[in-house]
Amino acid sequence: MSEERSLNFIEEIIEEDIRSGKHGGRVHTRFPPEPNGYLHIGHAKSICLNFGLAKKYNGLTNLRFDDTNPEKEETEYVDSIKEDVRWLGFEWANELYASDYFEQLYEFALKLIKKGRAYVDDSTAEEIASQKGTPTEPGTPSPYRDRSVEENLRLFAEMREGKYTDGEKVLRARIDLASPNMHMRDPLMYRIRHAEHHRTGNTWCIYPMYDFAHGQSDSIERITHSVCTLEFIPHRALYDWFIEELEIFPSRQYEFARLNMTYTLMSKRRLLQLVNEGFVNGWDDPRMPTISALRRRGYTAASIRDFCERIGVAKRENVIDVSLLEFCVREDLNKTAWRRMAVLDPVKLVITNYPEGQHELLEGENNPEEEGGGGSRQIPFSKELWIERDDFMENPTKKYFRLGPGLMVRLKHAYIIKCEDFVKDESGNITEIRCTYVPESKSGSDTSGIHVKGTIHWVSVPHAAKAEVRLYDRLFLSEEPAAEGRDFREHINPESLQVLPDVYMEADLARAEQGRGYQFIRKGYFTLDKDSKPGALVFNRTVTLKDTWAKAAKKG
RNA sequence: UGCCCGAUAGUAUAAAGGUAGUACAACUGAUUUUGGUUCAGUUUGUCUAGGUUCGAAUCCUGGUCGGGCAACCA
Repeated sequence: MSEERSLNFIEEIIEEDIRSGKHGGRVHTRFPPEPNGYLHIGHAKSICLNFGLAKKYNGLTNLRFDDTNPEKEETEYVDSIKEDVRWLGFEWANELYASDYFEQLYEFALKLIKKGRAYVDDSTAEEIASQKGTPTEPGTPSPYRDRSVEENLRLFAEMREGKYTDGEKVLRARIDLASPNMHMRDPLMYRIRHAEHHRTGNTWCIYPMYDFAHGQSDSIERITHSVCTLEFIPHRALYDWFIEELEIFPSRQYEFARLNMTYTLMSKRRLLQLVNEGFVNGWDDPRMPTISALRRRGYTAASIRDFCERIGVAKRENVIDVSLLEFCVREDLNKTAWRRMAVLDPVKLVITNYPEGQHELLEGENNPEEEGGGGSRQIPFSKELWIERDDFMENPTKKYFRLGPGLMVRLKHAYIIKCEDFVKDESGNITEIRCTYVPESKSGSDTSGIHVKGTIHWVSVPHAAKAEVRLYDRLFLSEEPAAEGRDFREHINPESLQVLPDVYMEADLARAEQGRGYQFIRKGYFTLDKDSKPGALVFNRTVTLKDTWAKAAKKG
C-alpha cells in the first residue's frame, strides 16, 4: 500500500492493530490541548501526528480541550486553538471538552469509592506529599485511608455540595503506597476549587485531576490510540488502572518525543513569561514560536506541515535545527511567492544619459519558478532610482559583482548601467551614484552583446511606494536558551527586531494582500502585517534568502 | 540509591539478522538577468565490553552516558 516503506513506531503499532482486527480496524485519535495558552510549533507536531494518523488510516480525530483546571483556562485560548488547528489545514470530527464529562467523571469516582478503590482524605497538601515517601522509600498510609465506603460517599457528596473550603479535602485513589511508580501511590483524583470555570461557571467546586480525566475522556470518546509526549510515560500505569477498575473502553496511550528547536523556547509557561514581561508584543509577535506568530510572520501552513513530516516521530529526545524550518518555508514560498523589488537601505542613483522627465514601463514576471512566469506586472522606470546602499562599493574587492567606480551591472528587468561617478557628503557618506545606461541592453531585447556578472534590484524614485518593514531575527542568541541552570531572559537577542520605517518599493505593493507571500528580490520573503493600513504599509520579513555571498564575505 | 525511557554523521530520521541510506547543515563545482532557484559532487556515523550467529545498528548480558518520575498543573 504505502510506497514510502518506512513507518514511524506509532504507525507500526497502528498497522499491527489493524492487521489483528483490534477495534475492528478503527482508528480514532484526539488532539487534547489545555486552553491555557497559545499553540506553538511543538503542538503543530502533535496536531500533524494525530490528524495525520487518522487521515492515513481512514479514521477520525477529536479536538478535545483538557479543561479541568478552572484557574488557568480561558475562552480566548479556546478560540485561538481552534483557529490555529483549522489554519494548519485540519478538520476535527468533534469539538469536545473534558468539562463535558464532569458529571460522568463524578459517577466514575462514585464507582471507585463503592469498590473501596477511592477515599476522601483530610490531609493537607504537605502531609500528602510526605505520605508519598521517596523513590527509594515506600509511602505511608494517610490516617483517613481506611474510611468506610459510606463515610467516603457522604464526604465526597459534601465536597461536591460545597461544604468544604479549597484544599480541605481531596479524593484519592487507593492503590499501592509502595509502588516503585510514584504515580501509583494513592494519587489525587479530585480537589476542591471554588473557582469559576470558563464553561461550567459555578456549577462545580470539585474538579478532577488530569489523571482522572484524560484517560476517561479518551475512553468515553472511544479513542483507540491516545498519543502524548514522553513525560506521560509514568502516568500510563495509572491510565490503564483507572480504565480497568472502571471497566470502560480500553483506550491505549502511546508516547513520542516532543519537539525542541534551536534558538527558541517550547514551554507555554516561559512563552507566557515572554508575553507578560514584555520581551515580545503578545502571543503572535512574529518572533514567537507560536502558530499564530508564524502565520503573522508569513510562514505557510503547508511549510509547517512539511516541516512536521520531515522531523519524524520517535522516542528519542531531540533538538531540531531551526534551519530546517527555514528551509521548509523557503522551499514553499519559492514556488508561490510573487517577486517584487524593494530597496531596504536606499541610496540614490541617477542615470545621466536618460532623458529628464521620461519614464517607461518594463515588464517583470511574478514568479520565474512557475510555468510562463506566473503572469507579470509592469514596473515603472525613470532617470532617478533607489538602489541598495550595499550594492555599491567605493573600493570594490575582487569578487564583488555589483557597482563601483567604472563597473557595470544589470538593473533587474531593465538596462545595463555603468558607474561613472559618485557624490559624498562632508562626513563621507555616499549620497548619489551617477551612471550611464546602455539603451540597447533593455531586458528581453538586449542587442548590446555586453555580459555583466551582477544584477541588482531598484525602484524608480518618483513612482516608489513607501512602507515600514520589520526585519526579524532569532529571539535568542543561544541555541538552547532554556538549558539547565540558565535564565533564558539573559540570552535574548537585542537585535531580534529591526524596524525600517522608510523602505521604497514597487508601487504595485500598495495592493498587497494579507496572507500572501512576496519575495523582495535578493532580500527575502515578506508578507503584509496585520498592522498595515492603506497608505501606511507594514511588511514582515518571513525569512531571508539563502545568502552564500554574505557567508563568504563574512569569512573574508 | 528505586523505577521508567532512550542512545545511528553537526542535527534529525531510516535500515524488521544480510551493501549503513535519506533530509537539513557544511564544503566544491556547473547553470543563472535574484550571490536566489536548479543540477552534480564531497566530508562526517551505529555509546562501550562481551556473547549468540556463516553474518549484528538490529537478538542476549554487563557497563557508560543522556532524559524522566516524589504539583491539590497538564
